[in-house]
Amino acid sequence: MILGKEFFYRDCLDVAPELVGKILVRRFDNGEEIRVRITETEAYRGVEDKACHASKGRTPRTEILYGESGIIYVYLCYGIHWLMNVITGEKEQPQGVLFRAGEGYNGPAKLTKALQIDKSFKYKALYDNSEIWVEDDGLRPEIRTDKRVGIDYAGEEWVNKPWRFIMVR
DNA sequence: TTAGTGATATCC
DNA sequence: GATATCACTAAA
Repeated sequence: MILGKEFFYRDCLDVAPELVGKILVRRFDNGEEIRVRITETEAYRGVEDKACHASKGRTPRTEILYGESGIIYVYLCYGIHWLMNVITGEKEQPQGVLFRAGEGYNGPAKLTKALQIDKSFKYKALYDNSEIWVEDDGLRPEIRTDKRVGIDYAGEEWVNKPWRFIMVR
């Protein structure tokens, strides 16, 4: 079953753990498909979340976070790495979920590299789309939560939020 | 532990 | 226009 728009139209703290264990499918121009089990996600929740890009205000860059749920937000990190997020929640509420790892791909940039995701995917939909989508194969994995990483600048209060979701098995 | 990399934001 | 920052990775 392919996840539809309504799946993403909820709070990121609901969406992020449910995305863990789902299958991310990428179809290339030549018809080839790559299927990757999502093993790790992180939630970024609104202007109050200092780790969320939108916390610094609405800018051309963060505009997308305020928009439609299920839209892909691709972000270039450290000049080298593309990180993939999906927008969740109500409109005007800037929140999203970062795809942090997939089976066989530990690390958000490795995932996007394997799937050949770059800035051209920004503003594309993660549902009802012939290039990339998420499928539910019925697996309900055991999930554990942990603190988010790589956001030391956000301050202890936000670093310590258990908003990272990891598949145990 | 450090270099590498470039888009963005925030200053002039 | 210039600079500082950054949700990372690979090599050592």
